[in-house]
Amino acid sequence: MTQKTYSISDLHKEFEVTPRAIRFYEDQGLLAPAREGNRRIYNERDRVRLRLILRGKRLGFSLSEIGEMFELYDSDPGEIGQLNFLIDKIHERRAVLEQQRRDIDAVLEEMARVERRATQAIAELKRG
Amino acid sequence: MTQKTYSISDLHKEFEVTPRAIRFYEDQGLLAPAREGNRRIYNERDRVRLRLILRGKRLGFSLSEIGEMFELYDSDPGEIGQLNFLIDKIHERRAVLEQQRRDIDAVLEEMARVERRATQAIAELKRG
DNA sequence: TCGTCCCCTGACGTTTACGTTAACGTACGC
DNA sequence: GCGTACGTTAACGTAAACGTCAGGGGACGA
Repeated sequence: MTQKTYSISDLHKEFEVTPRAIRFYEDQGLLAPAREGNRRIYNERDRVRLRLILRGKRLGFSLSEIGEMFELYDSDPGEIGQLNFLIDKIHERRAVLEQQRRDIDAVLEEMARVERRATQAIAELKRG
Repeated sequence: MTQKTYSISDLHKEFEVTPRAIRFYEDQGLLAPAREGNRRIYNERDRVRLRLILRGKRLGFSLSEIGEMFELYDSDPGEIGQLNFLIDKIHERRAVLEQQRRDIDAVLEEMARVERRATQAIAELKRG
């Protein structure tokens, strides 16, 4: 049984995100930590959620999009309709992510070209 | 000599971005189309720029970051200092992009897992 | 000449994702 | 008992990236 808990400043330090931001995510329904008095107590699941939020943000997803994914993931997969809906959503997201990967590869290639040229130019300047 | 030009609505249709947005990018110094009277006339280079802007946006870069990249790319690489600065910037960007790729791979794997489970669940529901 | 496009320039409004400040509670060490 | 550290809510402020009018101009076919 994993009993480890975290304060808001623990997470703040670990993930380099301000307490304000963490509270904001809770406001938006993305986190729901326990309370001790009125202090927030985060458990391992909350911590994983926060990690997912930040990962989603790095990929340019909005908080509401991230929330939608959480809802899908959490939703009771009782009926086939729900499951098919989930699969559809997964396909949507996958399309976006694969586009992003193509974009990344294009930019990386371009940067490699520019870097080669710059390195050559430096070499020539040093020689000349 | 490539003489092809485009109106704002040509680009609007091709890239599925509103004229307002295109004008806004110009406001921010990311585009500088020619004018005919006061109508904007975009050439091939402008069109490529717009493509790069949208690619950058899909990767979550801000317009000012995109502008910074343009400046670097356009800047006269006269001196070694400039060139080294350029290379440093490229390394920065590359770090971000590679982090994004790791994020994408993590999310894609997770989505594949969820999809497999969902597909199995559907199969079982149909059998049961 | 009229209606219909396509285009233009302001300029104010909106959403997202927090930052910032204020005002306060609580526990701990001395 | 007092400062310090850490936490809380509430509320206003802000930067980015446009959306959305309002008002107007030039061209063109019927």
